[in-house]
Amino acid sequence: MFQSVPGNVNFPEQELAVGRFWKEHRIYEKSLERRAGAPPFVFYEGPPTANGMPHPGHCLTRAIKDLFPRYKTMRGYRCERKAGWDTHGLPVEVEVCKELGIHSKEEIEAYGVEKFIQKCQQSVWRYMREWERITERIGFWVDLEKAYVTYHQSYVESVWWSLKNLFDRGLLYQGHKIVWWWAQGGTALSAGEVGLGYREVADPSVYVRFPLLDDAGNVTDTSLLVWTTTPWTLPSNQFAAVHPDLEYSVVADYHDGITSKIIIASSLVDTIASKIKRKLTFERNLKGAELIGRHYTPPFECFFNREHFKVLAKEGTLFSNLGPQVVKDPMQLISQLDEKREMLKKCADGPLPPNWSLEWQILDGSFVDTMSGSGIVHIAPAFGEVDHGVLSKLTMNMPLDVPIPQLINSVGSDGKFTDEGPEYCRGRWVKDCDKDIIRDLRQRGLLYHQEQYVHEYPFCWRAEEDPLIQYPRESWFIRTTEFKDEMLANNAKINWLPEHIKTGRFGKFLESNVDWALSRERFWGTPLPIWKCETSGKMEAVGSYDALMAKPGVRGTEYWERAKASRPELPDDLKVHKPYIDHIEYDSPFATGARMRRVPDVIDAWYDSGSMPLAQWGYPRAPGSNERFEAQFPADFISEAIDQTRGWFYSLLAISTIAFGDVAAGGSPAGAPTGEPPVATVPYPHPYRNCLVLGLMLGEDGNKMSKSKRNYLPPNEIFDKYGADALRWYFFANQPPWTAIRYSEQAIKDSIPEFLLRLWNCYSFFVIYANIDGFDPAAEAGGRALGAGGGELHARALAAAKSYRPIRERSELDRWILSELNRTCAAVVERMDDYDNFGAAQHITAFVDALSNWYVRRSRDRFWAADKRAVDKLDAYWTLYECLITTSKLVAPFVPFLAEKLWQNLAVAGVCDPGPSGAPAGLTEASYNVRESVHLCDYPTGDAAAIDEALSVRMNLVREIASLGRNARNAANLKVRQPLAKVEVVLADTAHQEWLEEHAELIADELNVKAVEFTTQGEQYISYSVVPNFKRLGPRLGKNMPAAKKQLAEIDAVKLLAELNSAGKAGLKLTDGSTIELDNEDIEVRLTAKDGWAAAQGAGCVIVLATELTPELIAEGLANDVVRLIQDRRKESECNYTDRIEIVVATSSDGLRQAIEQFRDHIMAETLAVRLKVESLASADGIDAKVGDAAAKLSIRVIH
RNA sequence: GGGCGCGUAGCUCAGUUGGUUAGAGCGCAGCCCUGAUAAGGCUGAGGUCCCAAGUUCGAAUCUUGGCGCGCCCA
Repeated sequence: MFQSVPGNVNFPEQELAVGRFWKEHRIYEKSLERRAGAPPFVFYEGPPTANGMPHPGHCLTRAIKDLFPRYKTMRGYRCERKAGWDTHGLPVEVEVCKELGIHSKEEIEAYGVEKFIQKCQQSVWRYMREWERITERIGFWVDLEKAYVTYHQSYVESVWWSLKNLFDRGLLYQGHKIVWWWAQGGTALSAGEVGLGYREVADPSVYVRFPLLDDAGNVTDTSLLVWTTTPWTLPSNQFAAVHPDLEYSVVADYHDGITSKIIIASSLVDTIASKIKRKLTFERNLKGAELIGRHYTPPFECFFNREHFKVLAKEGTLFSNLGPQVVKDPMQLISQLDEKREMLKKCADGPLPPNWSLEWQILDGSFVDTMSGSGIVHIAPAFGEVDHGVLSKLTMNMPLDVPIPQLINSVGSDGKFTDEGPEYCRGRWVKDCDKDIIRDLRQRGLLYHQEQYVHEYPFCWRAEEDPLIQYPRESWFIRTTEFKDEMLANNAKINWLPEHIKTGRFGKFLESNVDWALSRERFWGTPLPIWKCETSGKMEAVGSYDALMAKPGVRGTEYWERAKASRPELPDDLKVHKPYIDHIEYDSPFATGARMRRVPDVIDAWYDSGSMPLAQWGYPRAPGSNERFEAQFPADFISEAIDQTRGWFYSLLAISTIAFGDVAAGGSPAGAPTGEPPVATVPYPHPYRNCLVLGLMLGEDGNKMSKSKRNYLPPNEIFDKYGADALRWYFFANQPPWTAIRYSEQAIKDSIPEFLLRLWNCYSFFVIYANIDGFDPAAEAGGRALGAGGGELHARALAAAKSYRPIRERSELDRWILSELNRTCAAVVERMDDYDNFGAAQHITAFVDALSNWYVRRSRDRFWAADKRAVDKLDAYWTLYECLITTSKLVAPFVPFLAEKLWQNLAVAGVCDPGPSGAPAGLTEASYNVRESVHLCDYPTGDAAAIDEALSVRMNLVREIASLGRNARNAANLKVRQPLAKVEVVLADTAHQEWLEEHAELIADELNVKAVEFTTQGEQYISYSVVPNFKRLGPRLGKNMPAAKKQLAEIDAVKLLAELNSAGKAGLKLTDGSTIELDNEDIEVRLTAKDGWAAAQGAGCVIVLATELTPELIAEGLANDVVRLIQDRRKESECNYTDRIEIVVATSSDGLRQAIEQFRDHIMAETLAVRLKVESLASADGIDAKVGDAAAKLSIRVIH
């Protein structure tokens, strides 16, 4: 017995019960245990930052992350799913600051770093419960209890281990990073924060002359014209840049009696001439490349010394490593520089230019454009990322032991000019100095033109009046650029979905790789494990807390011990964090008596998450971590949204590539730092093989999801209203996962009737009638084990039942739906193996539609047959049962709750529960043995032997004929209840005619007609035309195609078809005289219904209705109406399906009276009536009804 | 400004190596069917497949150039 199915199903409520069932019965754990020895399918969880409430976009990620592991598990893999949480970083600090009502770093320090990071640690858990709840509610099976957490000591130590590896290999270095700097607050702002503060402002826009120098270091009469909107950066000018391929012009400008020459981009000559309202006389053109390497005089001499420059020029050693010290002792410097130049010559490609120097020369700037300005760009590397990139590029190939050119910077971190700035600027806020700088330049004749420039400029989002400036900060970098090619090689082997990510967004990002700025001058993060000698400045990295404790003369642990003693509840993990770790120092191995102290920085939280392949296991120190790491590396599958290209996707790839390299290519994996265990090595790709990149999810209005705009429904409300399966199906079945998805409450709602309910209705139908008829799979098996073969209830196991007949013996409809079922399974597996959930879902949808709207509908009579043991009836039960059982497995990864509900009733209750009357005789324990949960089953892959492609095509044709028939009825205004004498089906060809004739009854029944005739000779109703099969003939005919098309349209189609049908081929003479031979496949016949017939036409056939109605047919139509009305009454009276009734029809219409008498038996049988009385209208009670044109009253009474 | 992606019905989106009648769902209108049905079926209205040029016998599909939108980066 199956549990009866409630009339109105409540999916959300049902899902909660299923969730409880999973938990109580440890189904997830069992699904892993079942695959204990199976090949692994490795999944990595990209750790969410639980720093706010999850929204539907997060649900999408979590749903996809669940779908494929569930699928792979059912396919026989062991897929462990370890949860993870990203806990460090600025977002957490900001959250805590909000709570404390503070903002700047100084305020945090004033509050106390110790208290602050304790708060950060607590804050991380604030939303965790919500995230865990949603994870469970959406059915994302992941091990939350063993989640990795990035602030845990074992995690931090793994990260340290990998950083020490980098440090020992010389891959960590200190340099400058240009950041958006809030000078007043003394802190850098993240990109997100900067984005918040853009405002339109008018800045000064100045064109400044940079006079060119000749080879002797003398000023010439020609100047570069350079444009900038930040005059305050001019004192720190270090270079100028031109585009090598751009054309530049030397133009003469006559003004105030003086002729000067300037160089600007040729295309901007007119623009600039109009700005200054003077004529510029063209002198000559030159390519940007010709300018590169030439020197100029910078606008300020804060760092520049003209005399010294001349000395260098005279010596032929115009090469400088200029900082402020240059002017102090030129001779000493020159000798040093000579040495350096020799070294540089060795490492540079080709000979150096004769006057090669570093500062104040023109450099190659491929970023230069002529959209604005002059085509020549002022470069102040201290105050711009692009500018700084120019300097980096210049020094990139210099040997490590040559001091790289100093960054020229006359501004302090407080945003005020230092003593290195122009005298009148010193100690003043830079932006306030713009006017004075411009005045100075004008006085010295260097200002060429000045105007206002309106543009977007960022301000501090917390202090609206404070403009941000780009400013260099000391930072630690990873030399990722050295691994660019390796990363690209690794990337090339990754299977990206969609594919364009590989060479598109991600590939392009890798190609423009810059060294990873690792450090952050913040508080809550993994501390950079580098200790520095207070005397020598030499440094070393420490790989673990124990290693730190083992250092000679270690001191400072008492800070942690004291904190722990006063607050025992503090997690021990905090001891590897600031400020405790900062107090730990030890004896320097580099200088006697000196101490080693930690550098103050923490690291980028992306490095944390990118280290998860090793750090989630505490590799390499935690016991067993080596084995675990090796067994779970690399990942077969990861999936996140596209915003992770520069985030997690990159950090994983970069760390893995640098640490492990490519063994297969004989590459150079890291090798372990001394004393460490060996690192695991595998060929590319790693650490992930397949990466499914999800599109961003937008709100209902097409904008970004925003809590305040309320353009989405919070997940909890979605679950309560529609359920998790509805949301999941909406995600999986509506679009490929990588398209940007517009959140739509209606679409979520729609997945219920469109899919969930449709499947539910099939299931509900089956259970209702199976219970009525006592169809009980276990009893049918008569004591034999249905659970054979593992309790999967697949066809082989069901065959143990006596009444289960081989498929080939069943009716065509049964064979057809089973063929569709198996076809669907095969197609779904193929799609899912390609990570194409959308394609898979489409196949499933089509199958459920076929099951509901054709199989069940066409089979209803069989289920209602009076003889409960009729072979055909039992066939129908077994067929539908098998379809539903298999479908529940098929949909299990997609809609796990609904699938489980189906399985629990159809398989577990249906087979295992002996029912109220106890177990059928002879039933053994073994026969109860079915899988406890659908998620413990194997995924159905489709049985090729059950697939009948030809049947599929033919049944589709029948469905089309039925559809066209209804169409024709609709057009002729003849409702289906009115029987018709005949339809004629005119076919385009005879291919399926014979088969269709055998199924005329099905069509007759579906269309409610007495006869169906098939013909290909339908000239009476049809006009024929012939069109070429372009796909076939195109390659053969080429240019003759249009002529052939025209020819075919003009010839006698009937004659051609006759010829083709008799001879199998026909000749077609083309206009150019040549003849081509056509066969049946080369042409396509088009049928058009002629006017005046009740007809409908499809691609390959036309349906023509006989519309004449005889009195007999009309009477049957009336009888059908009566049946329908009585059925309605039964439903309204809430009769049970098996109730017998008594009917009274009252009418004064003779026609209706006669019709009822004529079809009395039919009416009574259809409505389960034991008595049918016909009375005169006057005396009767009952419901008023209209049958045909006749008025009637109708009443029914249940007989008990 | 650069990179990537997208542009198909009122809305949300499919559209398979290019093949000549471009589809689905929702919504709207009408009809039908219904003892599994908060279902289902049929029909209708609704399309310059963003624009232009090119390649081709043939372009929603390929190429180039525009335009618009989104994301990322500047």
